[in-house]
Formats: sequence, C-alpha cells, structure tokens
Amino acid sequence: MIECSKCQRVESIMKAGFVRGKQRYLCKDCNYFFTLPSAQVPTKRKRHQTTIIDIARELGVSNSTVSRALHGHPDISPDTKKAILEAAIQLDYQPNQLAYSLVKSRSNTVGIIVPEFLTQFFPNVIVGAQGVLSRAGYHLMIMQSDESYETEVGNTRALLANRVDGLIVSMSHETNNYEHFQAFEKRGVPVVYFNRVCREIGTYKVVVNDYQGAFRAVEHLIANGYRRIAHLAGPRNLVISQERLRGYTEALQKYGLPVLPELTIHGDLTVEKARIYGRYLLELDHPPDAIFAVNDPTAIEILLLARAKGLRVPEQLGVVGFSDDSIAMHIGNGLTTVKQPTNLMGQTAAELILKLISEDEDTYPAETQVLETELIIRGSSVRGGR
Amino acid sequence: MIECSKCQRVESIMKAGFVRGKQRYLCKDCNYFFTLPSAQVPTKRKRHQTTIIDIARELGVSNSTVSRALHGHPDISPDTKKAILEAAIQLDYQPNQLAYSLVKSRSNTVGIIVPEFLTQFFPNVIVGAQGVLSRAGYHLMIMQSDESYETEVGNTRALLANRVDGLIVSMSHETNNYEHFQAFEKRGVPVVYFNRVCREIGTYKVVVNDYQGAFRAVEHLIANGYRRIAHLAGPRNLVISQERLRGYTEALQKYGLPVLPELTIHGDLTVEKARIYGRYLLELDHPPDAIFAVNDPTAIEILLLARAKGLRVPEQLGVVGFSDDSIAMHIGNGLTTVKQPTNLMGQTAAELILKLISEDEDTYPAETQVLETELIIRGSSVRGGR
DNA sequence: TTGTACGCGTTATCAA
DNA sequence: TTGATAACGCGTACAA
Repeated sequence: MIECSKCQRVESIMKAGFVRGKQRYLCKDCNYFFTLPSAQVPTKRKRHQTTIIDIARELGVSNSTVSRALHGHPDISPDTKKAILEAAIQLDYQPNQLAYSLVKSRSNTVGIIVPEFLTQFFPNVIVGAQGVLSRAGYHLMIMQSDESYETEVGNTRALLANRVDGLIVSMSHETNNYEHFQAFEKRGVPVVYFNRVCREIGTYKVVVNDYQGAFRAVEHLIANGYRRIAHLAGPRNLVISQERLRGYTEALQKYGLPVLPELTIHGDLTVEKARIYGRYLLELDHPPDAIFAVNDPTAIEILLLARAKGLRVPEQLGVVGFSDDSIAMHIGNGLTTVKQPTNLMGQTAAELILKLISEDEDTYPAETQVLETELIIRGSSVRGGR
Repeated sequence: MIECSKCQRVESIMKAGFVRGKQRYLCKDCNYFFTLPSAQVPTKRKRHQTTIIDIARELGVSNSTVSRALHGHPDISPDTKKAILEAAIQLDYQPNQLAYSLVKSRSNTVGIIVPEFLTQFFPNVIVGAQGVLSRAGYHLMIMQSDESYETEVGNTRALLANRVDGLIVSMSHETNNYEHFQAFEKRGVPVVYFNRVCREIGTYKVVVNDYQGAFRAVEHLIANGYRRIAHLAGPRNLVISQERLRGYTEALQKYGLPVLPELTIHGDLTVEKARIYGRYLLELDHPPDAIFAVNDPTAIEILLLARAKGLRVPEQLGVVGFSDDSIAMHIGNGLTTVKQPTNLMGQTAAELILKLISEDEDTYPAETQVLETELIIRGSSVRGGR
C-alpha cells in the first residue's frame, strides 16, 4: 500500500507515530522516516492548530527564524520578518502559552485563592490585583476555597500543577495547617498573604490595621454614650479576629469600661451564626446597648434582629460593622462601619508578588504592608451627644 | 578539566546543552553524551522541580513505568507501583499540568469572561459554574472585561493562548463585533454564551426569560394602580435590554395603556447614567408614577433619588428592579425585583460546556436554555388596591 | 542572518 | 510487565 519515498519498497514500511497530525512511516530498509503529502492522507487524526513550524514550512525558513521574528529579536532581516508576520496573520497563528511556559519554566500567571465570592470584599480585591497584574503581562488564576480547608488544599495543588509564578492568598477560616502553602515556598514560588493571614507562616503580607479600625469604632460608640458594648467576633484562629478583638478590648479599657467576657462571642463569619449569637446577646437579662460586629453581614443581621424585636437603632442599640460593603450605605439609616481599602489591597498584593517574582533571589526583605482603614459614620451609631 | 566518562580524554569535550538543570557534555571522539554526577556540578543553573524522570532514576526504572504507576495503568506490578508512589511522595513530586496539557492538547480548564465583578450577579454565576466544573475535574480561568471591548478581546486571546477546552462568556456592553469569539469555534473550542448574549452569533446559550420577567413586573405595577410607568432600559444592542423592553411594552399594551416613547430611556447599566436619566424622568412636567428599571443598581439609584426629592415610595412612586441583588431585600421597605437564578445559570452553562467538550464531534444540537425568573414583591411597589 | 539540534515534562506507541 | 523513543509547541545556544 504505502511505498517508501526513497527506495520505493512496500514490504519494509512500518508506522512510526504521528507528525503534526499526519501518520509517519519508517522504511526499515533504508532507515528513512517520512510522511505522505496531505492529499494522500485522508485520516485527519485530530484538529491541528497552526504552529510556528507551519509558518516556517509555508515560507521555507526554519522555526528558529520564525520564533525570532515573532519575538522581535534583533538579528533578523526586515524582509523575512515582514513575511513571517504576514504569514502568521494569514494562517491565524495563536501562540501556545503552554509550550512557552514549559520551555521557559514560567507561566506568566499568578494564582489567587479567596475563601468566598459572595460578599463584595474579595471580588473588589481581585479587581484591584487583576488590574496591576494584567498591566504587567500576567494572568490571574482565581480559585475559591469556599471556607473549606480541603478545597483550599485542592486549590493549591491545582495552582502548583499549573506552575503559577506566584500565589496571593487569603485563608479559609478552617485552615490551621500550612503545609500546602509551604510547598510553594519550598519550590521558590513566592507567596503573598492578605487579609486572612496567620502568625505562624508568611514573610510577605498585606493587611489592614484591624486593631486601629476596631479601636476607633468602639471609641466612637463610647463617644456616643454607649456603655455596654458587645462584640460579635470572628473565629479565634484568624489574626483579623484577634486584632479586632484587641482593638475592642483596649478601647474599652482606655475609657475605663469593664471588659465583660459574656459580651464577646466568637462566630464563624456566617450569617447563620450571627443570627444565633446576635439573638442570644439581645435576649440577655442585661443586654448590651451597642454591638461591634466583626464584619458587615454580621452587623446587618443584628440590625434585622433589632428591627424584628422592635428595638430602635440607634437609640436603644448602636451597631457598627467592618468593611463597608455596598449594602452598608443603604440599610436603614445607614450602617456605621470601618471601611477597608479593598481595591488597594489587591493592588498592593499584586505589586508585591510582581516584585518577588522578578527578584531572582529570595533577597527581598520580609515585609508586612499595613493599610489604613477609615471609620464611616452613619445612622446606626449616632445618637445625640454623650 | 572535564574528562569523558567513557574514553577519559579531555581535549575533545564540548558542552552540549543542559539536562535537568545540569551541564551536559559531548565527547567528540567517542560521540558520547554525558553529564557529571551532581557532586562535581557546583553551578546549579536554576531550581529544578522533581519530575517523573527523577523518580525513574531514583528507582532505576524507566519514565514510562513511572508514568504508568502514577496514573494507575493496569499493566504494572504491584511492587514497582508501590515503590514508585512512595518515591513520588518522598521526592515531593508534583505533576506538571503544562506538560500534560501540551501532550494531550487538552488543558482541563475552561475560561469564563464576565463584564464585571462588582454586582453580586456574576460572582454568583461563577460560584455555580465553579462547583460543577471542579467536580468534573476541570479548572476555571476567570477573566473580566470591565465592560470594555478591547479588554474582552485581550481576554479571549489569553484564553486561546492557554488552550482552554471551552469558553463561557457574558459579553461586555460595548461588544458589537464577534470575531474574537468565532476564533474559538474555528478551532473547535466550544463556546457557551450566557446572560449577555447576542442574536448574531452563538449556538449554545443560557439565558433567563427576560421577556416574561419584565412582563410580570410591569403587570404587577399595573395591578397596583400605577398607570404612567417609565422604563429605564439597558443598552440597545444587548438582547437582555431588548427583551426586557419588549416585556415592558407588551404588558402596557395588554392592559390598554399607552406606550409613551418619552418614558423609555436607554442607559448603559452604570449607576452614573441611572442617576442622570432617573433625575430627568422625575423632573418631567408630567412625571411617571412608577419606574421599571433594567437592573437593581439602577432601581436603587431611583429609590435614592426619590428619597432625596421627598417623593414617597410606593405611594407616589412605584419602583421595580431586576436581579434581586442582596441589597434589594434591605433597602428602604424592600425593592420589588425580578429574581434571576444566578447560581443555576452558572451550573447550567458549566454542564453545557462539559457536554460540548466531551462530545468528540460537533454533533451536539444547538440549544438555548431558558431559565425562569421569579417576581419578588416587596415594599417599593405595593400600595393599597387599585 | 539563518539553520540545527536540543531541552522543557509528560503521554503513548510499539518492541522487547 | 517494562523500556525506548517519538511527539506535543516553543525558545535558544551554537554552528554555519
């Protein structure tokens, strides 16, 4: 059937893999590999995307020349370059980033893992990071852990397998083990932690000044005459919870108010828990006259509970949240809250990771960038003077 | 300096590239390639991730055997398999997805392009899609076009370069040219359009019944006694705008109300435009008594404008939005709105793309999945009877 | 200025 | 059951 293109024999022909979608043959006699011209090859194995080799063949030059032309290397004659670029367009060439990454061992991609997508906070951070990265020619591979440690580990594995050049991460609230992050650093892939950071690991972090934000929020409540201020806190293992709790505590202390253990309850940042613990607080024999909540969804849940119980805000109950979600402005007479610079946080993390990627050595000094918060005062906490 | 490992000569040695980060040499005499044992190689060119070849060498087997062991191929002895798996763990082996994708010409990744990230809508869709895809072993590469045609084209190019196996997309409102999407179909990469689809292109779409949602919303306003109902519409080129407008128009017609051109204004879905056009409507000599807005942010802007002008909602002005953003429940006495099954939309799109990927041929029938909406009635549109 | 010949890490085919 | 070796698409050191 098939005859050798060199010696014309038929009996010594055997199949020998595929070349660019076409069957390749080997003549055992003359030890000659060959493929048949396309007219003779009806069996199109799989669709083939045009590669630099296709361009090279089209123009009768070598693939290195094509590669040089496409990348604007200096040593190339203007004519061949022009011809190659035209052929590339004409053949609808699209570079294969996978092959590129493989040979350069660099993917031009950074990964980001966030715990959730449903509040405004993380999407805003992502938008900030995205802008900086894409301007620098990097892509962002976004993963969400869904507040699950398991999923987070899976995410890190996927990013590692895809050879991201860097990782930006805010941990799930379940996370107590950090091996999956250390795997990156072990491989020389820089990691920037933001927002949900922990003390045990990480040389590069971007956070807001949670302590000060919380301190000012509680100070503000005190200034507005609230004296029995409760705190709906976050999970104990998160630094943001700890710092906000510290701000709450020290503000009370500064103004000589007692720090009552029964007025601090640790939730898990979900609305469901907020409802349960909020109700508990409001139904105490001696209920608080204000609540400082660890985040806005929690604070909003408190507002709804208060409304359901007929409690007047801010007269009978003051409420302050944390984050300035877009709802905060609109709910009731407005929710007082500690605004975080979300977009800036993403930008900062992205800039930091870019620096770490470009530094060949790990000589970049450890760094924790602390961004400032802003207290946004609205209707939920302002009643007359003291 | 360097002597041939075979003939011990020195003069005929030349460098011949690198093997796994180590200098490789060629002895011109005996035509023998070799590398030096690691002790003799101080120059660690670049950090090296452990590969199947490392495992193979460690155990003295071939890389094919290692590959088979790692992928649970049948033809392998339990002993070697066990040894390989242990070595893999011990050497901290992480598979290289890039190399895998290159050889399989399949990335196990689908791309998704959304116009923005700042309303809840798209993040919700993404969460839905993410769940389905990750359960099927696929990753999601998320890009946002920022409502810019330019950026959208860039996004498609990036996804194409990364050889995604499929694309899920909701178009920017600037998009009027569809070549960048056709590029996918030309390469046999399936595309599923959702939400912001267009009539000119696309065989697979997932949308909600915008027409019916709008129709019911306006019908509801009419039932509540509103007679001069305006519509703050979306960009003319988007099908969602057209369909919602059609629902608005036909509902008015059904109940014998005049369709007044001056009461329909096309915006661009931004809050800024909503404010301008909303103000215009409310300051007409003969202003509307109700406004049906193309989305929730727009509707909320109307509510705020009304509040600023001292207009009572719903008595003097009825308002209905579209989407049921999480704010809608909380603002004022609640915003009546047409709820879209966002999560389901993501799931549906993901399931569809998975089907299209697995079907070898393009034999899958064209399909537009229409999901149903639900009218959520709240305080902004209910005043006594008719 | 251009071409040759690898290597990047993996899978698949075929021979042993 | 295992081992060689081509192939995926591209960049590049070195030779020509």
